[in-house]
Amino acid sequence: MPALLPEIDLDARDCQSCPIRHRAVCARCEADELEHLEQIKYYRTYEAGQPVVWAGDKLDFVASVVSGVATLSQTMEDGRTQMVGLLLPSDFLGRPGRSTASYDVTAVSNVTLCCFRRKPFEEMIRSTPHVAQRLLEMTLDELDAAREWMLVLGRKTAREKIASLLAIIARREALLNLDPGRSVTRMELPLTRESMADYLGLTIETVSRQISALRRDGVIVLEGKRTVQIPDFDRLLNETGDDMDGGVLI
Amino acid sequence: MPALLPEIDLDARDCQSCPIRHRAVCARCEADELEHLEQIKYYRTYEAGQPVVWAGDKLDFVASVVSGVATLSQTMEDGRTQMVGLLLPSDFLGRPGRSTASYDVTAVSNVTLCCFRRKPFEEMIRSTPHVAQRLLEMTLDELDAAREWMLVLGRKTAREKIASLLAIIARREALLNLDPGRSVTRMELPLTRESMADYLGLTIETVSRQISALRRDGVIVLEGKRTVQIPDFDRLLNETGDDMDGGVLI
DNA sequence: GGCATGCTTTGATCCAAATCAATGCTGTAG
DNA sequence: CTACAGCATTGATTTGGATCAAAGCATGCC
Repeated sequence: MPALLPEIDLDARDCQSCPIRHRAVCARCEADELEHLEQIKYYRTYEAGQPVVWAGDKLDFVASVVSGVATLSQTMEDGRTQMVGLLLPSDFLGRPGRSTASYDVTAVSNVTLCCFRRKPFEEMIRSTPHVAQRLLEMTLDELDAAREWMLVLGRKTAREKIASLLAIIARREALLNLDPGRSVTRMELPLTRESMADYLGLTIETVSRQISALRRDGVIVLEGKRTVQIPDFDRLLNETGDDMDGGVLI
Repeated sequence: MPALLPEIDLDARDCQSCPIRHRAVCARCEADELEHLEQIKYYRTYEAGQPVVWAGDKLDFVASVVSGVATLSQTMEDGRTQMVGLLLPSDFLGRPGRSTASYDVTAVSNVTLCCFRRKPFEEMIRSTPHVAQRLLEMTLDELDAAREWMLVLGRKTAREKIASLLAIIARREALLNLDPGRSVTRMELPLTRESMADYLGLTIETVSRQISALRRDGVIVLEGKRTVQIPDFDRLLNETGDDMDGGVLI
C-alpha cells in the first residue's frame, strides 16, 4: 500500500504557519530573516522505513524535521549497530561545514523535512546571528542528550534502559503536544523492537522480555504492540534509576 | 608533597604566546577581539585529584583547559558513575546560558584553566561572531565524539573498549604534540584504572584483565602502570573493531 | 481460505563481564 | 626497618543479557 504521505500541505510554504516555527533552527528569526530562509528551503518527504542518507554519502542540504521520526545510527563492519540519535519534529539534521553524512539516517515513520541548501545556509550562519545562536543552543541540547544517553548505555540495566527510553519518549511527546503536565499517559511508540534494541545497546529478545516484565509488574499497559499506557509516571521514573525529579537536564 | 603546580607562568597573560591560542574557543579571534577576551579572563589551577565543580553547583565562569586533564562524569544515586567527557588542553568547559554545572568535573592531573566570567562571555558570544562560530564548531566536534562513544559503550566488547580508549588517547596526544604521524608510539595514560572503567562502562577488574590480555598478545607494551608503548598502531586500531582507516570522523 | 513474510514473544542454554576475594606492588609515615 | 594506604592484578564464582531455537500473531497475497 502506498503510504498516505504528508499530513501537512507541502505547498503551504509559509513559515508563519509552520508547526515547528518556534522550536526549530529558525525559532529566533525575525520576519525578514525568515524570508531569506524561505528562499533557500524546500520540502522532502520519506516513507516509513526508507533511508534518508547513508553515512559517508554526499548530503548537500541540512534540514529541520517537520513531522515524523527519523533515526541516526552507526554500523560496524560486522553488522553491530548503535543508534546515536532520534530525530523528532523540530530537530536539526546535518552538520554545517561538512558535505557528507556522518551517520546513517533512516525514516522510521513517514517524515517531512524542511531542507536548506547547504552553501547558502552556511552563509546564513555567518550573516545571521539568530540562526547561529539557535543552532548553538540546539547543538548544546543534543550534546547534553547524548551524554545523558552515555550513562544509560554504560551503566544501566536492561530494565532501567527500557524505562529510560519510555520516559524520554513520553517527555518529548508531552513537549510536542504542548501538554501542560510533564507526561502523557498514553503514547504511540515510534520505534520497532529492533530500533529500540539498537538505541539501548540490547538485543530484541531482551527488549521484548523487559517490556513484558514491566507489563507484568503493572508499570506499563500495552494496547497492541505499539501503544503504551503509563498509569503512574513517577513509578516509571523510579524504574529508570535516575533521580525522581531530574533525569533530563534543562 | 605539595604538587609542583603550574608549568606555565600565570602572569604571562599574553594570549599571543598561549599554547592553546590556535585551537581553543579563541582560535578565530582577531587581535582586538583577543584583547577583549583578555579583559574578562583569569587563570585558575587545580591539583591532581581535586574536584573543579560538582553537578548542580553554581559555576559562574566558562573556561578553556590550558594544560592538564579533567573529566566530566555523572553519578547515579547508588554510586554507579559514567564518565561522559574527557577535557584535554584546548577543550571548553561550561555551557553559556547555564549558571550551574551539569556534570561533576574533576582534575585528574594538575590542571590550569583559562576562565572567562560567564556574563561578559555570553555577551561576547552575541557580539563576536568569531567566538560563537568557533564554539559551535567545537560543540559539534564534541557531539560527534559523544556519539562515537555511544557506539563504544553500547556495542563493543571489553577488549574493543580498551583498545578504543587507547587509540583515542594516542590520537589526541599526537594532535597536541603536533606529531606529523597519526599516532605516538609511547604515551602516558592520564587516567587511573578506575577512571578508565568509568569511561568505558566496565569494572576496574575487567579493565585490568583486558589490559593484561592486550599486553600478553603484544598489542601494547607497559612500562610501569601508566606508560604505554604501542609498537604497531594499525594492530591496535584493528582491535578496536572500527574500520581501520576511519574510526574518528574527520 | 491457505500460505508466506515480517515482526514479536517466550523458552533453553551459554558466556562475557560482574562480583566476591585474595594478593601484589609502591610509596609514605612512623 | 615495619606498617599502612592506595592502586592494580589475578583467581574463583555468579549472573544478566546474548545466543540459539521455536512458536505466536498479524497482514497481505495468491
